[in-house]
Amino acid sequence: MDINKYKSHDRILVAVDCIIFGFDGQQLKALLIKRGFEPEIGKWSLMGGFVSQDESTDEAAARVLHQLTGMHNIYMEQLHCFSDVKRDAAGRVISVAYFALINIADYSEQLQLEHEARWFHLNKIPELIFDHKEMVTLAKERLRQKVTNHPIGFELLPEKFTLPSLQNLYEAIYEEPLDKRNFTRKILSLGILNKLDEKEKESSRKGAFYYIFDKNKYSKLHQEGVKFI
Amino acid sequence: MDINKYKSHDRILVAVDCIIFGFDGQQLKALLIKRGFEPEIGKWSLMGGFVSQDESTDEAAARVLHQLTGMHNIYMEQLHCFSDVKRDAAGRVISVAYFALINIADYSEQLQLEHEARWFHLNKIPELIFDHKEMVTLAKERLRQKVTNHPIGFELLPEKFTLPSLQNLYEAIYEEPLDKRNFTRKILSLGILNKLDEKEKESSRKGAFYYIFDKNKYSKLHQEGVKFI
DNA sequence: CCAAAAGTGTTGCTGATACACCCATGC
DNA sequence: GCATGGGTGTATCAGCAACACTTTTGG
Repeated sequence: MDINKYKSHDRILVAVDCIIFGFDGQQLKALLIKRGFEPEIGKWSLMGGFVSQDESTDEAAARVLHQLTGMHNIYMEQLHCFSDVKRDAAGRVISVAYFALINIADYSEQLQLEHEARWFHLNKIPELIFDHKEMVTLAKERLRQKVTNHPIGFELLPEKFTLPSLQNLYEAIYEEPLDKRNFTRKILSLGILNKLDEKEKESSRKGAFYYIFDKNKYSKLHQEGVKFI
Repeated sequence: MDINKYKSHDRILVAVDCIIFGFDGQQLKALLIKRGFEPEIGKWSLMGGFVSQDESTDEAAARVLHQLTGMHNIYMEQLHCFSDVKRDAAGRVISVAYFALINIADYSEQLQLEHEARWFHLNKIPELIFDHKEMVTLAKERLRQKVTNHPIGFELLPEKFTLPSLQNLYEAIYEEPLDKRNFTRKILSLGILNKLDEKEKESSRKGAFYYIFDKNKYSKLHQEGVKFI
């Protein structure tokens, strides 16, 4: 590639930072790490990394996410590019923030220890370095907005989930209670969930039926989103 | 600033590209330029420029927009960061795309000539360099989505505008006709427009009353958006 | 038998849509 | 007086919100 054409222009360090959302059945959480290098070593931070010449920011974000979680094929979406000249105290770094949705149960305790990572309830995020708090806030808003019209909530749940747990998830995202009957009716009326015969018996005597999200039924519905809640 | 901490990482050229929307009373248009430098000189392109060490991408986008239009304080919003390794044939360049909304009547013919710029109807965008077509498509979608809940349509109109012209604008953005009575009722019911005594007489015998968008009334309404259409 | 969570219908209201005629004016 | 675009009201329908009791079962 002939880079000479542009050689008179400034080159800048580009990073990615990942807001990793997880749901434990009750609460919506974000995965943070204790930063392992200077500056700001030892402070809480989003997981991030620099973008190299030979990868896109999408690729860099997937790589960073894999480093922390060992996971591949995670739902991930670009959030925003943060570029204030002074956002990073140690030098000029532009950061492209991404948010990811993972099933918290799949996340390995082992990796958590290795990286000094911890899940934080979204209302109890500690002080974060640089502009990471702003990133988390924006990600939360975006998630809330997105989940209204797109079937991405399922990314936060196990493959088999119960209607009460799905409702808990939406309540956690919206931070407000929903009516059980209205919720059930609406979500089932979309015709995108398959009911199993099996029941989940951990969280109640009676037990709640498992459901599975049916991607095919969904994609037949609408190309451009459906009102979920 | 101590940039040494990060010195082992790659530095990358970062650019901004602007999708500039305008509305001529009937049609929604985008401003494109004939690219004045290699590579791809002479081809149609979005207006863009490189981000320097001492400016944010927001600042760079505002600068670039000012270069082309001579305008300041234009509505502008970050769209997406495009970062495919091969997106620019001449080298690795990451581009942060922005879209801007301007009142087309304010745009100087003079500058148009200087930059070999032209307004194109959104359904008649010519072949563009690199991934610029993709940027335009995404911007159009984002505008459509945004305008549903936020009062940004007014940025595309003169300060004084008529209800028919406002309706034309929404029809152009949605690419579908709206019912005049329903449109009028809904938009007036928001209580954010002030009717003037004056009439616009260019486009009809009868004349249509001018209205003005009242920012104060709007901001009292809701912090977080209202359903416009 | 009791505690705890799952499951299930109806009603009223609000907002969305569909639709047609008269008005004002310049020519 | 006629052609052009501006302005206005009503009826129907669909979707949303509010609301409480019965079922199941482990202990």
